[in-house]
Amino acid sequence: MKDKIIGIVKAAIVAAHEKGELGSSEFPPIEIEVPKNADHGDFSTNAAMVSARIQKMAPRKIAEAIKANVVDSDGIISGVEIAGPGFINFSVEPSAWHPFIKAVHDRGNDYGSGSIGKGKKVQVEFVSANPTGPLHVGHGRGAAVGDTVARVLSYCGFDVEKEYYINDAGNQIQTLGLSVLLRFQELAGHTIDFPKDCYQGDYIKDIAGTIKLDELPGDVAGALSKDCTDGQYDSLAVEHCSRLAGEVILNGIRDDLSAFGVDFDVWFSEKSLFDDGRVDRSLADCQKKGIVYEKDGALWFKTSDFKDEKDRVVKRSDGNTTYFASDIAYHMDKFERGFDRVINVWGADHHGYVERMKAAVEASGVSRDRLDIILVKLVNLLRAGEPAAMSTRSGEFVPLKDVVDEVGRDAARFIFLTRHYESALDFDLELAKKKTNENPVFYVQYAHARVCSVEKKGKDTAVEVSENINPDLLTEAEEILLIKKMADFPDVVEYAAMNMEPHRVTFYLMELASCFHTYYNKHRALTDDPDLTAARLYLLSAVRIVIKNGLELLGVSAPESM
RNA sequence: GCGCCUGUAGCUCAGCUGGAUAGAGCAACGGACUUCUAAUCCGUAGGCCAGGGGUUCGAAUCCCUUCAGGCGCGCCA
Repeated sequence: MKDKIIGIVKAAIVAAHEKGELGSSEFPPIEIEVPKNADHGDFSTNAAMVSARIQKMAPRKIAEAIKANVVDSDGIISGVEIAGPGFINFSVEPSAWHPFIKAVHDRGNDYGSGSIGKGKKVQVEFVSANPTGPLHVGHGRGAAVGDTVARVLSYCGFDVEKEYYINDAGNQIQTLGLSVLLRFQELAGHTIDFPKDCYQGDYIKDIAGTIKLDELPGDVAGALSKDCTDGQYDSLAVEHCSRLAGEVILNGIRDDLSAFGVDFDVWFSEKSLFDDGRVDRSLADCQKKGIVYEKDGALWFKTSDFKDEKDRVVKRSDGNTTYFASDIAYHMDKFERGFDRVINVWGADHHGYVERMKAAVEASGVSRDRLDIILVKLVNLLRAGEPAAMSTRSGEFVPLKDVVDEVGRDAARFIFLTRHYESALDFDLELAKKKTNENPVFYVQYAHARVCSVEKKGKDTAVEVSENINPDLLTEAEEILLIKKMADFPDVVEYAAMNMEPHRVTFYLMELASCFHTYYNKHRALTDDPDLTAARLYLLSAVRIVIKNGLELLGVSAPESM
């Protein structure tokens, strides 16, 4: 519809120019928008205002010329008005909206999908929490955002791969293994002064508790039982514990995410970058390019040449590479894998890392625009308006699993997506469980269930619903509004994809649900008139399809009854 | 100290690629269930878009600045 209006406007400008009413047939990019105020018609364009400079005429004069040359060959326009400083407002015949109902039905599950992605390869990397403890609510938000961005992009025709980067290298894993070893020794009766910099959570004790010496090879068992109260740790024992803990925790993370409806295509191991020499290779590559240099016995990356505030160490003077070095190799690898675009979803506390990462990417010869970094702000967990008591179990954070167990996956995901990712989110556990209008999840799901309920009842009436209904029976203002809203859906999805803003879809669904609830309360679908009933059922089925498609993008279920 | 982000109704937030009278939900107040699910709907009220400057036909939106809050500034990960 929008495209049609744009075409009409452009044709009118050309026609006006040919008649000499306009000085030029050129036009700057013309915007057509749906006015906020319904009095301003269905569509509005600022074409006259933005053309003022080129045409060297007053905007209202230009608008007059355009208006006079509007040719409406399809007969969809019911009115053209000039208003304000030079807006041209178009009103569309209500009947012109009717074909959209059929369009929804025809495309079904694909209604709203598109092809602007042109099959371009995009990678979305998200969560990527260190496998040193269970996921907490903050990770949950990142998971919901990342997963939905991936779904939306995929729906728009991008070839999307979801990836989890496992930080299984470096000394945090050593520390993890040591933590488990010490807890194990504690359980074995040794008196241990548990270090502060070890992982404090009870899950460490749980893992230590699963170790059964008699099931292990002799040398490992021996190493584990060796007393290390003197601070002498057997590397074999630590290594065993590291591997064990890493596995257990990663499996837990996998399960938590799966229960949250998030599945990854690739689980990428940082350790693998070392094992096959990719870190060394990428460093050597950087040296060849002259973008690293030595100073004070360490190796530095010239990130400051690429807008970062200072240079960064990639290899410490003790010979160990930094996390940054792994990340450079990792990102090289991503682009070598052929992704046109790489999207990283990070916690906002990593924002200081953005510039250096982009610098590194640019320094290695890849345009920085191909790396997008979404910074997701923190989650404040509340219970009935008060800060929720921190879980004792994991120490500092409330585990994602606890939240999902308590409020359900649908509510959790939906609420995580009710805000722009850049604003801090208050997540109220009590509110998430409420089954009222305060809780937006139920509001939208309820709309879906209501449609299903009407459809079910409709089946008993023996009215035949098909695309052969008479759309002209749908003349109520609320019906036209609903159709217009549904017609918006593809644009909303596309906008959400291009701007990586999944909350657009969430807000859209709340609006659509609102249009539906209003209509539902005012007009009955099941009437004495079979033709009218059929037409309304056909309309409502379309609404159901759109809600379902939208919820699917958010990873939220669309229940048929509630 | 430097950097990034945020500041919109009593509360929680949309709107920000400049457009017309700044929108929702909650809370408040008043209404609607013999009728397809009231987990809903309708109405009323509520605003110096943090403050100040600038850019222009036009600013919540762009620029500068002040204030307030969050976060980050390691040869940690």
